[in-house]
Amino acid sequence: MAKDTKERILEAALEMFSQKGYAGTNIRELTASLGLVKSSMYRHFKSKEEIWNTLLDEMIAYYGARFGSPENLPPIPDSLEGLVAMTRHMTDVTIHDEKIIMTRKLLSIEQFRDERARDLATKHFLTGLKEMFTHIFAGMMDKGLLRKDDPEMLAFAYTAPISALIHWSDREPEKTEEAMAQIEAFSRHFVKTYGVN
Amino acid sequence: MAKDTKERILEAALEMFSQKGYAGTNIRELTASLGLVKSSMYRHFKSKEEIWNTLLDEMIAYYGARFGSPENLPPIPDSLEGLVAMTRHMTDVTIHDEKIIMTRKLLSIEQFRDERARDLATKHFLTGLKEMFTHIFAGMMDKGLLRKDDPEMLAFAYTAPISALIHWSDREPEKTEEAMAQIEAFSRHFVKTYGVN
DNA sequence: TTGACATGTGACCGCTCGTTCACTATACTG
DNA sequence: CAGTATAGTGAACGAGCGGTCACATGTCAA
Repeated sequence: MAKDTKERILEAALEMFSQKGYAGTNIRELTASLGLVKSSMYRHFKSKEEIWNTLLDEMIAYYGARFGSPENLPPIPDSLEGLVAMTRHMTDVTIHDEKIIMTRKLLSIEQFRDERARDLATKHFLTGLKEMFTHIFAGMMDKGLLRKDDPEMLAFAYTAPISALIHWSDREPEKTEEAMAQIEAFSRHFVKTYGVN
Repeated sequence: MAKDTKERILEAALEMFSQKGYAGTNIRELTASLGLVKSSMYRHFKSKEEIWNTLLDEMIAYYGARFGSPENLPPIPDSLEGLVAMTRHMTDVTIHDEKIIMTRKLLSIEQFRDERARDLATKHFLTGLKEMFTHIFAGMMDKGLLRKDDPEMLAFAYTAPISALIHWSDREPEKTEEAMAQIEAFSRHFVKTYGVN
């Protein structure tokens, strides 16, 4: 019946770990949510910890493919409104995608216990977006769309507040639309401050 | 022998909870770190959960006294350099104080499991500093030190990046001084952007 | 048809968890 | 000095944990 039980276990684990943490999750409940008994899990993973490690491997790979490779850097916007629109689109994806939300929650919970989670959290929450927007802002300065300034500093000043609002939305999902609106407002304020005309 | 065992239990609990989370902490290890056996804990708290609730009560009270009351709002700086200096001082305290560090970690870990932790996390990580600096920036605009703008938006744009760097320092304590330097650089960039002369 | 392999099951294992309790030692109080 | 409250102890508890294993079932190739 189960098409790919191993994959379903990983999905359920991501969900439970991101809610209760690794220590707060137990195998019985996890497998029961898939209509299995706990011993069945051991056909696919040799331990609870192996689930955790596999999950982290996948997250690292996914993150590397999505944000790490230079070939899928977003295009440099042609206008200030283009920057706002791109920001809106990226935010819309990352703030609503259940898997990405659960990944952020899991990293928040486990960042102080697991070294790989800690490293990934820093990339996810701090340096990843900053590097991407450093490239974007440098390009926009070249095009004369943004005032000449330190692109890395601007990228940090731009992405950190957006990340803070995304974290707020993770914590209080009923405020997601409000968070989106605040990100839009912040984005417009930013282009008003640093944009050229 | 023990001067105030109840207080020592709370301190040890804050330390362990902020490292391993509530579910990952066990009473035996906690009490052993104080030279007690586990049953002794039950002289002071009726359950593990009561420790957690007491800890949260204290955190809420501490936070309310420190950031909530209007009487101990910081004075409005008299110069742009004064804002940088005040920021440096506040950061220095909050980034090095072990108890405050552990509080932030604990809120990061438990924000998705406990409703009160969630609410406190939002105040701690997002709205608290923003409200304080909204007041400060409004005052500085009145004094003609900052360009006229939406003080709340500026406060958010100022405090969110600083918070992000403090979180980074929590995660990677060996980078604390680097985080301090980056906060200083960001602060100076901010006053260069929004300051009047 | 048979044998090999993958998948799922239920009973069971040893261990650790939070919690209880009778008991002891100590310190304060009338 | 006797009496009482307070703090700490070690043994024991029931429950739940992660993990193992002999066994049942289904699939598919030889």
